[in-house]
Amino acid sequence: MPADLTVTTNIDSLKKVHSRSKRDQIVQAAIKVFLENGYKATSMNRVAQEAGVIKATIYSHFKDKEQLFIAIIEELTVKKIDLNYEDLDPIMALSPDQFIDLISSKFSVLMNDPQYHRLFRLMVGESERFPELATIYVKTVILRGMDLATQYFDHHPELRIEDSAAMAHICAGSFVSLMAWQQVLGGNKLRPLEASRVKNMLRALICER
Amino acid sequence: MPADLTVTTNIDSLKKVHSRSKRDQIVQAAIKVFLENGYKATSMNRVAQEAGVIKATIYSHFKDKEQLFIAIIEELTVKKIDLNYEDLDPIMALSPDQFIDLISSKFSVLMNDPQYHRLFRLMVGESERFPELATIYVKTVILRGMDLATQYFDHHPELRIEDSAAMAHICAGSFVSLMAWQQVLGGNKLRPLEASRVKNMLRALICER
DNA sequence: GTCTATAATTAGATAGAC
DNA sequence: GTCTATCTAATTATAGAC
Repeated sequence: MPADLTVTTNIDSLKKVHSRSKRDQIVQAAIKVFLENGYKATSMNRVAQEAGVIKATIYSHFKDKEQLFIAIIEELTVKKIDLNYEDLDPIMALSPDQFIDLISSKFSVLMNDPQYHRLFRLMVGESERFPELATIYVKTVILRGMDLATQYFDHHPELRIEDSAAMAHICAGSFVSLMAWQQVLGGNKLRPLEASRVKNMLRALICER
Repeated sequence: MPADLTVTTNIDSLKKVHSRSKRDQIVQAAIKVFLENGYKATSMNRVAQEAGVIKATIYSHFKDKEQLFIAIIEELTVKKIDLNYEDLDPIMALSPDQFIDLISSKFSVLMNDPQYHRLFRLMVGESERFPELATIYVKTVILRGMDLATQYFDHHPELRIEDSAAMAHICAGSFVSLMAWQQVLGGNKLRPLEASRVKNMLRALICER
């Protein structure tokens, strides 16, 4: 094995590392480990191993474990899930049928995304230890979706919805709680309930009045 | 200080302890500490301190931390929350208005019980580490409530509910998810939504068709 | 069953060389 | 910024006296 080639490679990788990516490596590894194990059960050693760096490197990027955790939660909410509806008009123009289909399909994605189930476990599980993070989640994810649905019902007086915000909550809450007890808590193995049945029931409640 | 008196007292307390209560002391202390801190962040030292016993005593009653955790979850679900509706007839005889009031009042208790919020955090947060416990929770708590509501809608064809189970889920899920994002995640500080608004909206959806 | 004492491991975090 | 090596504190769990 040629020794100088090995040395060159090592120098190369060391140089490249400085460019930018080490921090991203750490964040991506931390996302994986925190989502799998929760806050307390995640060790900095495990994150370092997963990121392919040494533990001290993490501490040169993040003050402590708590700051690293805050960083990955913001990455997962503000930067990723954050729902930005710039163009509201096409959504407001949907028929009630189409609108129910839209939010149903949005939630179907979450229903089938194990990583989102883990984020849900993490947010709920750590909401007492990190109330500020729960607040970020409520603002960037929950209220955005709620606002959209509320506006839709406001724009459709022909549906005779007495309380748009309450109706928005019932729609969103029905899907979220379905994901919670079916996927997160494993109820689908005991008594499966299809999202389509919830969708059709909601449609009937809203449209057939 | 009279030495023999002290000895007598020690013997007394030792004898009394055998009677029964030490295990209960441990379980009650463990419930408090686990609910406050979650599984991983709970130390056996802390439980022992809270129970007023020494750590080794816990290990003489429970094989390890995991078995203690399983014991307290069963205490909190099977033995406590377990909903036993022996007499279904009076419930089935309720008017839709009264029935909505009933389940709304049931959930209002949970909405205002911080200990239940902590149990919710714990169940969801640890549902990947302890899927069997999540299953117990689904069986003893969720499915019981769901079955009751499903039966009610089955007994009331005049409501023209096409899918009783889906409707039961929408009712229960609306209240549970309300508790989740308002109380557990702290959304009530950002945008309060009263349970009564959800109740009234549900009533309108069910009754005014 | 209960306590004292301790073993064995692992955690978060840092000092210092480069 | 990165790595080697290490410190300190806390953890789960147990052995042995009573």
